[in-house]
Amino acid sequence: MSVPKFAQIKEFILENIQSGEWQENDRVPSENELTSQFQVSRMTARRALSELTDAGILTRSQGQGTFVASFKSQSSLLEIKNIADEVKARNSNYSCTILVMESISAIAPIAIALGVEVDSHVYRSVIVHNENEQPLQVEERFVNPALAKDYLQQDFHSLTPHEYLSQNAPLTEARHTVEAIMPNQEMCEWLNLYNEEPCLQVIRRTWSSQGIVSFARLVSPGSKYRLGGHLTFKK
Amino acid sequence: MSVPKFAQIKEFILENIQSGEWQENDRVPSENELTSQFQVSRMTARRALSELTDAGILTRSQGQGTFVASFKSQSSLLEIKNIADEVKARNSNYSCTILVMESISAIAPIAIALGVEVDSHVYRSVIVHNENEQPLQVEERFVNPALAKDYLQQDFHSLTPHEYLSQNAPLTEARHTVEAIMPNQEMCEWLNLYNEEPCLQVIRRTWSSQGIVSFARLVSPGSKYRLGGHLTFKK
DNA sequence: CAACTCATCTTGTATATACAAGAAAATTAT
DNA sequence: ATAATTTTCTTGTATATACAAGATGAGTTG
Repeated sequence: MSVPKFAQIKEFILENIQSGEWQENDRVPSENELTSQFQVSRMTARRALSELTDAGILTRSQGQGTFVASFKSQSSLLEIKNIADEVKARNSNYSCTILVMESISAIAPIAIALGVEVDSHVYRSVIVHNENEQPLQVEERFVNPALAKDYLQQDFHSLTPHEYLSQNAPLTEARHTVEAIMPNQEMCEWLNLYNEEPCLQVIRRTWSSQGIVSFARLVSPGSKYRLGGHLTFKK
Repeated sequence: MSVPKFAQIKEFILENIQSGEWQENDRVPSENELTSQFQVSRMTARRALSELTDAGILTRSQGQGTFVASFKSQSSLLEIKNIADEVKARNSNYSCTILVMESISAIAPIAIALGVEVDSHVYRSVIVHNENEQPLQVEERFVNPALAKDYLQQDFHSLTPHEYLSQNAPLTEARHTVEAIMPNQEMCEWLNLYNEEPCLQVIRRTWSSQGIVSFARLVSPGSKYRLGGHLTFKK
């Protein structure tokens, strides 16, 4: 047996999720439905669903069924995701200022990071995220236009770029680096920094099944922002 | 049935690991052994082992058996762990300089972070980790003496503090914060920084089942060190 | 109409069984 | 003694079966 049956069923489910066919909170086939679709025993179908549930990709509820998990519950480092939620969770006022929305010609490093040809057009946005009207983070983002045609037409006051992108091209992979930098003058203005101070910079590249979606640079003043991580061994 | 059998077996295994009874890479009972010990079917014993394996706590190998996983393979952010390995993986020369090894009286913030009484004695060490004889990271660590009596007698040239501690009091939980700071003068000297530059500071607190083990502060120059993270959705 | 009961669909737990395949030790043959 | 074979122990895959328990809607009863 080259590839086990339970693994085939897992792949089938993952493909449907990654293609966007099954969205967040959608119901996936029940154990009995998979049993007849794939001509396997219930225990085999169950194994596929259980393992994807343990991996955080599905959620199950006795009596109701099995559903595609929401991406929020994904993983530790990706908590660096939605700064709007983070601010609201602190009972602070969230707002954002959109500084740049444009289509530019990709110079070499950006083209390479996005996996497109040099001098081809890519989208660029610069957004300042505020907590109680004070700048907290600058988000500079370069987007592969092939995977998000309407990017420049979005209103990012109501929906963050990350939310928009993950709805249009379900992401399958993300890579981060975190470093400490000294902001340049432009960045100081954006962040309203009168005295120079070190900043935390997160670079994030995200992939979908069709390729690299976007490349973001998130810069926050060291005095106002820190990253948290938490690990438990047990359970 | 209040608590399922497979869950009881999982607890049994976890307790043995957390107590230090079963160390890294030790063998755990086979499916058949658990079957007779707990009077369950092989499938139930198997479920306990499989789920702990999926959780990264055990590793299994067909024909050989099931073993306690090494903590290296634990999780994404904990990769911030062993800087010695990181340097060696880059084919660079690793060395370290031990600056301080002492027993001090805990001032309030340190006592609170360690969960001990103010003015009680705690251990403190300061170590500089070098890559090719250049300072890469300063590790300042405060240790709860109740959980690591021989801490000051160790030779940390051969064994890192983290390795020593996790052998003596198996860790069950870790919490990190990452931030960007400007180093003070003492830190600049330790890191050999002539010009001020922003640094990445990681604060890590680690727990064992008996309480807070230690509290570490890891500082690296922004120009020489960055943190990496990687997330995959698939599989 | 409202409340209750019941049938049905869902996931959850547990067992007994069968065969496959990798690894290592014991046995046998050279 | 060494090499090849066999046995045994391990995990891996797959099925059929049984009963428990949560959720939901249909039908019955008051």
